[in-house]
Amino acid sequence: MLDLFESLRRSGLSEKAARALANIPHKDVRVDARRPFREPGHERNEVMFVRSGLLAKYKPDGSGRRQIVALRFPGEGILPSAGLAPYGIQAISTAQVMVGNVEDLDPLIDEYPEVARFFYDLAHRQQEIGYEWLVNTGRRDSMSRVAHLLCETAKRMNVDMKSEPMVNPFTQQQIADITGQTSVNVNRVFAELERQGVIRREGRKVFGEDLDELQRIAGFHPEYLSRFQALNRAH
Amino acid sequence: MLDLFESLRRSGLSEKAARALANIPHKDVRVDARRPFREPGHERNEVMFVRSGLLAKYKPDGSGRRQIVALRFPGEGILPSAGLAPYGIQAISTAQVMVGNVEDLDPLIDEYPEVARFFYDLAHRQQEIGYEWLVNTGRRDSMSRVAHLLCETAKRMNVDMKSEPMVNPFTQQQIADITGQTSVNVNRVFAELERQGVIRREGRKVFGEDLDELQRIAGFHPEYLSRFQALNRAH
DNA sequence: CGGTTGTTTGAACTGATTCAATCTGTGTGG
DNA sequence: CCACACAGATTGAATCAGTTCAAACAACCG
Repeated sequence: MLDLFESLRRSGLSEKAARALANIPHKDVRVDARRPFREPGHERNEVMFVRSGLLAKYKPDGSGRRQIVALRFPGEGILPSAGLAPYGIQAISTAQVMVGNVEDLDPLIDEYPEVARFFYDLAHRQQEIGYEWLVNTGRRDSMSRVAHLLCETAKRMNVDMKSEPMVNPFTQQQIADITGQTSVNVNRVFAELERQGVIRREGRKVFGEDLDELQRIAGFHPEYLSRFQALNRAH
Repeated sequence: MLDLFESLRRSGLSEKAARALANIPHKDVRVDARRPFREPGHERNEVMFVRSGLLAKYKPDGSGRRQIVALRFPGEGILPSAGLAPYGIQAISTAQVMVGNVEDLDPLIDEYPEVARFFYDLAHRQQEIGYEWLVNTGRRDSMSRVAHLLCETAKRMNVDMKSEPMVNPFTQQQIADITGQTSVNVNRVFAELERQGVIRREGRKVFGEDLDELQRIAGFHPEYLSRFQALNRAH
């Protein structure tokens, strides 16, 4: 389980601010996998930080299908804002989430203005990831999309696939919902990546047999993830 | 040409803060259409506000193609952040842009904390648009994507297509770069929309002949644009 | 064991791409 | 005013990547 205080410290907050934010009045909520947590249209009056597991923001497309538009790994947060959120939130894998309230956050920001800056930077980091996802869904073919998601996920989970396999947290349907495909095709892409000797699978474990090739297929350039790299290593 | 002070006032800043921000030391830069303005990898140490015309953020996909990941209409800005931007900036149509510097912005924020909040809200608005674009490229078919871009563009330009045609600011290639298609197909989609009597074209002018149908095809639900609606009406 | 969720495979189909050619509108210089 | 250049729009034909539908298979769990 992630130590939020440690995580905040590592991403640059001062000790006092980090402690204040980590100790803000909050609930520790368990969100079961595939269980809806917040519906589209919910009030954005909460601060959330993921302590373990994996959260996804999703939007329905009107005709029954859905698109996952963002992920939150341990150490990452969902920040408050005005009005209603057009997206829903659910867990990819069972998650422990710290949930605080804007009313408690605002005075904290008044006391520690650096927290405002911290949130602003977090928003920008998430924005960069969103841009990369747009390139993924808009311009890359099926293989590249899946490969890219694997590369990004390994990085954001701080798994070094050179030395250890990555436990893939997604079902193929979820990968389809992220990369804008069908689960059938995701399955075929996985089979093809394995056939080419780029990855090897054992259940949910994914071994990077040829990481350079995986990144080449993906067109993966991790610069867009550069900030806050130390963010999310659980202890 | 947009009055930045007026625009900032309308989006909720106090008179003093709006005036300070509008009068920050800056250059007024003219960016010609299709001329690159900032290359991928540029320093993100500038505040920009579009006063007229249209800017685009784009990312190359590694294999020669590119994806436009965000647009900035008059009244909208490109905000500073740490490090290098993985995206480039260029004009869709010739733009007048106010360009200020972070060094001048930081003391201003210290004096007017509401500006920090304002920037944070702007970032969230842009994030919502990015999410909707992900649904567009990830889940909607070719017709819906183009229809959705038309609906969003009309709204963000404050054009009421019920009463007046919208001057389409994009080339078909640019629409392709936004919606993740080829220009050939965008052309066919336009022809089909026109054949169905949903729109009518005269040069760059687009008439909404059946707006309800256009929005239905698009799956367009403008809630994600709700904040700052008065932002970008030039005077 | 039965139920549920997720993965895998096949066959037919289709929406969009690719490549190439042609057409149109606009601006420029002579 | 015309000739030319150039960017963008349009059209056709062939191809293909990914979808759809359907069924079977595997893994997990109370």
